[in-house]
Amino acid sequence: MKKGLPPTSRSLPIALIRAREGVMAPIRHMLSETDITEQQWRVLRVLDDNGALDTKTLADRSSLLFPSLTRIASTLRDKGLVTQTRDTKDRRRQIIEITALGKQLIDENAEQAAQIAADFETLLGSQNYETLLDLLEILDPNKD
Amino acid sequence: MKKGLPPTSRSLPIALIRAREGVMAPIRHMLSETDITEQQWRVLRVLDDNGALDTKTLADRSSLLFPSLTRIASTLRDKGLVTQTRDTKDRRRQIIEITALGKQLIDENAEQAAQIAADFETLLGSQNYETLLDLLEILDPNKD
DNA sequence: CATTAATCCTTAACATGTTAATTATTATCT
DNA sequence: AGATAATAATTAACATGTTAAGGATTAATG
Repeated sequence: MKKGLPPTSRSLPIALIRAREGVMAPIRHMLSETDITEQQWRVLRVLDDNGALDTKTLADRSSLLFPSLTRIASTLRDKGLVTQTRDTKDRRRQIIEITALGKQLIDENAEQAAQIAADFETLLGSQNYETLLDLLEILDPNKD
Repeated sequence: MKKGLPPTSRSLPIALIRAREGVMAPIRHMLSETDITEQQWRVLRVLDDNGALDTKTLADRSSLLFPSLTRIASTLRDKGLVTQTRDTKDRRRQIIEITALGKQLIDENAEQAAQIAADFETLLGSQNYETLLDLLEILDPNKD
């Protein structure tokens, strides 16, 4: 008998991965019609919500590590969906902003994305949906 | 006003990612003492739980895609932690089994892993912990 | 029995995750 | 001011995620 390890079927990390698979499946299906990935979509969403952001804040709110964000930002810039500008007062810093083209891409998919989110709320029930978000937030290491 | 998209702070996919970050942090810390990654640990855990498995079942229970498993299995084989054998009746199939060395690695870390899991149960409370696993399972596309 | 279809697995190609090292710029300290 | 430390971002290196294509083996079909 092993030393108290839960069976993998009741393992929290594995349960989180599997749930994420289920949640992302329809979103990936939606994005397959576009030219961007799931992470690129997330960055655009955050920029659309918050306006221009410095890289650190953007990485934080997008839940991306810096190296990933560096690559994703340059990809999005090449696609004309964001702009990158240097902070004039501190030239180490960079400001990233969504373009009109980027906003257009969000708008074209916002309705379907909202529907997908609504479907999951229906699947779980509103009460459970809120409970789930609350419990997940407890596990979030970066909650402010 | 956008068309009903939730703020990213209440987005289910993002909440799942962030929760996973929080859960994996101590596990990654534990594994940094070893020579294996988080996914390699997961595969060994599943093999230790279930004994020898065919690749399809292993991929399923480890929540890994086939191409990832192909690479991970060969890495683990090179490290002497698993063996790969062809099914004699159907030579397309492959059976993967954990070695004594692999079991030893699990045993050396089982106590700490169990402690990490227990800590999260304490953090959430037993009731919430079970609720969370139940809710996550609803989102799992591969539940049997 | 030959052809086709289906299955299992691998490989390829590219994007991202992750940790560590590196560069560029700014702040600090003597 | 000059050396040093701290910060922001990039690059490097390797593992994994993801989709598509390819190879080997077996099953199904005419």
